[in-house]
Amino acid sequence: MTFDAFTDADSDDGDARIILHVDMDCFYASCERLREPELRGEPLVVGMGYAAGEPHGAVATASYEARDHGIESAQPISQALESLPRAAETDAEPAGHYRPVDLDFYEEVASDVKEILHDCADVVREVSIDEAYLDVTDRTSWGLVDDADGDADSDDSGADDTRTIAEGYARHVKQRISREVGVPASVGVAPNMATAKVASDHDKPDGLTVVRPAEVAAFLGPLPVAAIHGVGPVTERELAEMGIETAGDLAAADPTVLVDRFGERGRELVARARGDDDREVTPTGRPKSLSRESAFTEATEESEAKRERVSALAADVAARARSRDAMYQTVGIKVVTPPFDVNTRASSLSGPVDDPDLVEAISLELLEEFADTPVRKLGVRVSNLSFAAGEQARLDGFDAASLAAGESADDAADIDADSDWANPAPVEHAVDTDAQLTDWVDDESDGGGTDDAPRPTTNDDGQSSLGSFD
DNA sequence: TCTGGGGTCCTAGGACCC
DNA sequence: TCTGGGGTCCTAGGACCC
Repeated sequence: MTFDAFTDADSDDGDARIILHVDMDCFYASCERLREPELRGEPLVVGMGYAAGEPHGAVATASYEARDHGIESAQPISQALESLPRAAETDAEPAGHYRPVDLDFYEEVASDVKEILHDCADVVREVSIDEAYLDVTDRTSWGLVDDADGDADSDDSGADDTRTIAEGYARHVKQRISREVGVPASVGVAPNMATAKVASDHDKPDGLTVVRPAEVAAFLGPLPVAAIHGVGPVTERELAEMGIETAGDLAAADPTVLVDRFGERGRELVARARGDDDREVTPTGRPKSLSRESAFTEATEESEAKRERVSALAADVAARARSRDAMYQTVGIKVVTPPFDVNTRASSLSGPVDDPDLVEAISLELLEEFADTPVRKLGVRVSNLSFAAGEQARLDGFDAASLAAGESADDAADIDADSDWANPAPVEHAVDTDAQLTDWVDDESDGGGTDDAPRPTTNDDGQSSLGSFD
């Protein structure tokens, strides 16, 4: 029946959406080559937490030439250097070039790319600095080139008769990125996001893979399960134990069996493997959290070193939140202890704030628990974000104690009692909705406010009732 | 393979409310 | 005093992604 689908594909394909997944190839390396063209064709490693000439850090991106020498993403730089010494330090072959990550520059390049993407589609969802989904249903068609063209393709180089108009459109997007920005991209075209994602991965770098609606099952079936978005190493191993190795196996599996093992995620995975995905491409939303983390060269027990690191991270995160007009209601830390145990602690306030000192104070407070523990990595995060439209209302004289939501947990109450940030010390706070105000003032109230259109509360009423908390 | 940094979503359990 | 069911919010951890 797939054969039949081929011949009447036109009518079948008609209603299907047309989704592009655009994935920039080894993006950081491509950016470096943009400003250092000499690096083209050379093995190139871009390292995170890496400084020129040093062995620390990890591989963020490796060019394909570097990958040929066994360099993988996430690998320690020290290890990469063993298989691929610095070109500057050796005459031997092979040798590679190493550069530290320069996110600011990559973001500039990415914004040029995004401009093109937004020009090419009505809805664009950016999923990361180098990846986006486009819904181009209204811009192109699943129709075949020859049908739509009327006259045969002018370059008669045996255009195969299943080439779609959508393919031409995707090629156009790719070429614009290449021509106008100068970096390569791989593009997948399919009737839904999940399949488009797999398609863009199918032929890298500089690839273009089109999966027509009628071909989805045949395309996905033979691929290893790990090709499905959402199947990582852990799930892959568990699936293998169940005898499920290809996407086809997964597509044929009984969803209830997978739900037993993986929860609702299991059902989702079966659907993805079947190419069953009706998620709309929605525009990129606001971030849900902002965080900063950094690793010690080696695990440290020193309390002061940890506190200093946390203070710096807290200041960083708070500054970033402010620059994005984000207020936060939850502050948390991440503490990685040897061998590699990830611990997280968080504490919530009863209303959103923009207060760097508070971020630092809470982070340090949460860190206390790990004062005597060896730590290899620390992080600070703000979440529960809300975004003030325009400038924020400042309620002068409003006090942090009334914002600290300690009531829920005993230990949080202890923090309230003996920490600086919980004690009356006038700080500036921004408040974004009436709902929050009524929540604090009157427990019985269900907060009659709506949660849309947060508006600055500069009214005297709000201030006077809040003032009573002092 | 001893492991960098920035995110998302899901789940489980406890507190608390009605 | 014990019981029930439903709902929400919060914290912590895990898996995954780039």
